[in-house]
Amino acid sequence: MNTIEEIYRKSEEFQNREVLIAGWVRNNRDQKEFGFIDLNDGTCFSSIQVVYDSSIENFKDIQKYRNGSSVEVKGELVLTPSAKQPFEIKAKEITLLGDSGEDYPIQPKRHSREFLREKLHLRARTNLFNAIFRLRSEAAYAIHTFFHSRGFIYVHTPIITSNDGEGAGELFNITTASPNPETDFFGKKVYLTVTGQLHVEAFAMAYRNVYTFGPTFRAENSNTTVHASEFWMIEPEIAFADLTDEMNLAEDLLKYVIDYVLKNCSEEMKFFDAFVEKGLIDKLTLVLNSKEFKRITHKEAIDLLLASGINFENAPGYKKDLATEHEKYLTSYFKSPVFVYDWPKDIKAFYMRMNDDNETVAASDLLVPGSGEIVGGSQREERLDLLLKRMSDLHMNEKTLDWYVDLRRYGGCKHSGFGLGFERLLMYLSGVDNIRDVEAYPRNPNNCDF
RNA sequence: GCCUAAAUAGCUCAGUUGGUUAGAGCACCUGACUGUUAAUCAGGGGGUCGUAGGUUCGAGUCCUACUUUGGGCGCCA
Repeated sequence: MNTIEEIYRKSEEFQNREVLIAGWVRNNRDQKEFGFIDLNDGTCFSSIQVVYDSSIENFKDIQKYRNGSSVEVKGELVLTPSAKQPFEIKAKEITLLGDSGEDYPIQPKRHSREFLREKLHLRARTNLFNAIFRLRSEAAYAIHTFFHSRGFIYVHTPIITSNDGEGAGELFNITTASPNPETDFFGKKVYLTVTGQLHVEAFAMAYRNVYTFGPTFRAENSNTTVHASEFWMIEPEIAFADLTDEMNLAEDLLKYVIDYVLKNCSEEMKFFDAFVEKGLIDKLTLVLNSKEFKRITHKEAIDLLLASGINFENAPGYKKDLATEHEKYLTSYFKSPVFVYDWPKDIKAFYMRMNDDNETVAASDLLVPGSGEIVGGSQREERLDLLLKRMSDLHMNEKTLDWYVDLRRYGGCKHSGFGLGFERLLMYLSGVDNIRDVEAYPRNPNNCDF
């Protein structure tokens, strides 16, 4: 059996030779004595055109093969230089493997994303979603390749955890429905993880450079195009490294992934560029070739917003977080990804390293046009006394995180890391503007179908 | 969670000031067609107009509630 991918890749070798392929009918245009099937086997974005004529004994049946049916085709690959497509298969035999009913919902036309969200099991058969989920796979591979090439260790941090969040968001409880935690499965309250960071920090203190890449769960009642209840996150942690090293790493990673998908998903990227976001490839190429992403402190960002003369709905403030409208202004002002670093301590997590001014912490957010905050990172507080003071100021339970504090007791060192939202990265890379469309089976408040 | 808009055929939509039997394109079925490219052409079937109430001689159209979906905001990645 051949694949459409190898036929495209080695079309000269296959010329005038017999091939055997199997795939799904995307379109079937029949005429009196002949007809054309667009066949896609999933091995590449492109379909291949199969020509059949009345010399085939089951010609009358083939004419009625509907969209979505699976078929096997034996035939000869012939070049068609004067036609729209470079080559086609002149069929000798076409066998129906699996019929598709009259009510197959995917038609050879545009469908709304909303409609396709109700057909999660079928939408990968459309051009758009076929492109998205191949991009997703390739981008994941690129991320692993990037870290592996730099000697990072891939750590599988737990999905079930007793860490109660440390402020990263609302948690999903895990229970076997026992009335009280002590008699429940784990003998205590446990949750689905909201981050692998604390766990992976421990491994950074053994392997130096490590990362996690796995699912994450937030029980927040967020209803936006950039939030999901289940999403994937990449969290590297690097020892003997400060905030600048952390920003450099995030920038290198983003550029590596852009370069990889432009080279290895070129058909998909061209499709996104043509039908999803005009100018996408130029936008990414510009970022790829930029010398260094813009880096400004939180204070400088606020200065810029105040000087913009724009009457923001949320007034910018030196002690306040950036609102979505502020992020949009900053990314469109610089027309590129922007790091905002040195944030007011009160709006950031307890583990972030206090700067000498005692007002800000060594944290950085990477903002990108379209997807907003795509990376959140920081240098971690490695000084035992300062970490303990911060935890007690925030009335945190030291006991449950004693193991985390231990990392400062036994050979602590400066270290940094970040979290990259995988889906937000995919949105940025594809131009797709809803997180529900870059996850195979998206989960949101009141939505866990399939 | 807050704000806002929408829901009419399998899909995408039109439907006038409240007035006869609710339309179109695509999909599906039947047929035509010697190279199609979301093929084209002719014909056919397919609708309790999201649900429940209400106003009215009369409601797809107006009112109320609910449900679902889209978008914006907040929380974050």
